[in-house]
Amino acid sequence: MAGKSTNPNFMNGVPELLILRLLQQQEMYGYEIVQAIRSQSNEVITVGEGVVYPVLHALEREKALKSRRKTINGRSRVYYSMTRSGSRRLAGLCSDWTNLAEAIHTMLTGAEHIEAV
Amino acid sequence: MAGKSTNPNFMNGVPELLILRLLQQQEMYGYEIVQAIRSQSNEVITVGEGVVYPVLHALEREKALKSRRKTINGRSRVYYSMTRSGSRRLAGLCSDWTNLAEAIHTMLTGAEHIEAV
DNA sequence: TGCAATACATTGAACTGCGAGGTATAGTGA
DNA sequence: TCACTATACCTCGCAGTTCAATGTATTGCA
Repeated sequence: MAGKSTNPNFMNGVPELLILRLLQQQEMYGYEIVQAIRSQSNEVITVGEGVVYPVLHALEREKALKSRRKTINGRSRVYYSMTRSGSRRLAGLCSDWTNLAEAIHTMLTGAEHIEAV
Repeated sequence: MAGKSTNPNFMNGVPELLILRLLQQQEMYGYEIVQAIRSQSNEVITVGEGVVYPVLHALEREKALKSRRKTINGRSRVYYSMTRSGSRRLAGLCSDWTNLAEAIHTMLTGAEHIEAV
């Protein structure tokens, strides 16, 4: 994950990162995730269902998540939880993100040092 | 720029952000920007010329940048510098980025608080 | 002469993320 | 009972970015 030619398309995959992070804490279902991201980010980040569901399906396909159906009040939900593989994936994405954010932060704030050509 | 329906496509526009930031400090030319981003980010971020030039052209078209040709050692360079409009644009992107990064950071680190349903 | 570095630029493909739309059930109020 | 909203799932096509690859031309060096 650190040996690609350049950047893996920069910050793509933030929804995936957030979803994995939420599922690390507790089992959740799609609709719930959409609202959790919105509320936990103080309305700063909003991902639609059109983003969340495809990501969940892809992660399950890659065995980073596993799902089980539960019916509650006659309402069927698909609960997702993390696998060990998903946990590893989260750790990787998390460190990628941190590196990137730090690099950008440095470029934005530091650098009153101009140059010494 | 802060009143879109949801997220302005998340973090798209990071190259633009970095380019504007560099040009805020000093006049630069395309090839130089490519290398400055790479070195100032400690090799964490690499943007190719295929990213930088289109961004420069677009920003100039929108009057966020202005350019002038200089020939040095028989080598022609196009130097870009920021306009007042570009400065405002940078301020906006910068604050957008900061909000986003903070929100993500909070979701990644905070939240041992699980829930209280 | 040949090669690498500099310096500009464009193009096509690939990938995300997004909004819009579609289905179905449960609860609420008229 | 009916209509409306909220819940809960899902898919499709568009739009916008980024990337690698490629092309041109010049300079300096061996």
